[in-house]
Amino acid sequence: MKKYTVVVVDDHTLLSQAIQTMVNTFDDFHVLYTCKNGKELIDNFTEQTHQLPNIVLMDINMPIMNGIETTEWITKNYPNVNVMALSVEDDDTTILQMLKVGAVGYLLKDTEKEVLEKALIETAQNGFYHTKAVTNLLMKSITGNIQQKIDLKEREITFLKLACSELTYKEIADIMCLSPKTIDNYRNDLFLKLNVKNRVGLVMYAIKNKIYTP
Amino acid sequence: MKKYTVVVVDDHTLLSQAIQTMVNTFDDFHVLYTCKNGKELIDNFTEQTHQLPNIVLMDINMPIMNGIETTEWITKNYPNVNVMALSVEDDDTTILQMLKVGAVGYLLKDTEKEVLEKALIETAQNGFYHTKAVTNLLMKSITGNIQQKIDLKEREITFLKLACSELTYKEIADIMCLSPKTIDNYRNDLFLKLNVKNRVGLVMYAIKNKIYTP
DNA sequence: TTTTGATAGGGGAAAAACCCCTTATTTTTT
DNA sequence: AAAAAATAAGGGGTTTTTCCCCTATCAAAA
Repeated sequence: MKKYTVVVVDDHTLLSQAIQTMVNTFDDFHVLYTCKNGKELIDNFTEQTHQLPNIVLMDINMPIMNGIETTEWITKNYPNVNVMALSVEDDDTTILQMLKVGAVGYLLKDTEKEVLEKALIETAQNGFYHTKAVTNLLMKSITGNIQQKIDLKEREITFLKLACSELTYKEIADIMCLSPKTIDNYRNDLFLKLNVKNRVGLVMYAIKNKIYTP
Repeated sequence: MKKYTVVVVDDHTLLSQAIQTMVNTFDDFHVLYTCKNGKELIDNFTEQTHQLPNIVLMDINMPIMNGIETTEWITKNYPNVNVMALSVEDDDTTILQMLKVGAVGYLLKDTEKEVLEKALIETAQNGFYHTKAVTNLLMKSITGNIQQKIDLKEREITFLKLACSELTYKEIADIMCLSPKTIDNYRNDLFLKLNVKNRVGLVMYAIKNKIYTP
């Protein structure tokens, strides 16, 4: 019987190795190699140093190139490779983002070993595997009561990051080479867009949406 | 040859199971069981449902009862059980806290499989294992150039949490049943103590030190 | 070609935040 | 029992933030 091939991408070596060991105990699967981040995976794919896997088990929070960007790249360039997200992140927008860029499933890191095996089998056979939680989320998203990601412009993001410091707006204006009055506009626009009332609100938004990492 | 026994404590089932699988591949070790949090481990210990392990591999961030509290309890009640911390947390104060309550080692989750095995062997034989990074940290801590945990009073913590909201200081004063002028004092005292310049600084301190979780 | 819209900036004012210095009162230490 | 420290609060400032309303420019759209 043919074995399906798997690649594990996670910045925590011990975890990727542990998952590798575990996946190798499954009958029909074996892990080709592991990567520490998205860039490493892409390098492996493009330079064809290894054979292409059937399935990629992908963490989301990674340095250098995160799971979402990497998944987007894979589904664009190697549509035959199935990406299964595997993360501690359980907030709705992250999961939806991941599915949007082409992940064929989303497992939380507190799933059981048996569920992982089942997910791998299903993905190998049907091309996808969705837990009940993810299916519910998809249902919610079509009924539309999920607040979609507000798209911020590049400069707004720059401003937001600087607002998470102890700089005054005047100092931020200097750094961004803008008049303090323009910064006023950025601030007020964001207050409306993000539905916050003051600078602490901006900071909290930036952190919750991973624009700024403390 | 006698096998050493291990218990894995981690709230992410998949990870604890994966580490269990990995540890079971090591010659002289086998995992007795896994726990999802500190409370579960303590229940297992006190009710003697299982045999006591030689080593506990302990995550730090867990719901219900975290790694630090749990380690403190173990070293107090079962000093023969060696607790090895295993976490993604890499900030100095957390590591020192963990060592202070009696952990015999601290591994980051991005260590190699071989290092974990070596750490387990050393711990089984010598009762401790410290990586170079941890040893350096201990050196730094005795030379004293490590900023020790500032101890905040109960009300200061309350204030700090409220400062992480969009409330004005006047509103915070009302909630805390204090005059706005007293809140001025709290604010200014904290500015000095925490070495920050404004409210955003307070917010960042609160988040970095897990006083407020976004 | 006018119209919209995105971007950058100005004036002025009120509110909030920030700063320093002083005064009671209570609690803790010596 | 006296001194010191901690707690709560006021007076009177300056600076920063927040808010509203208004103008100029440039580029894309109708």
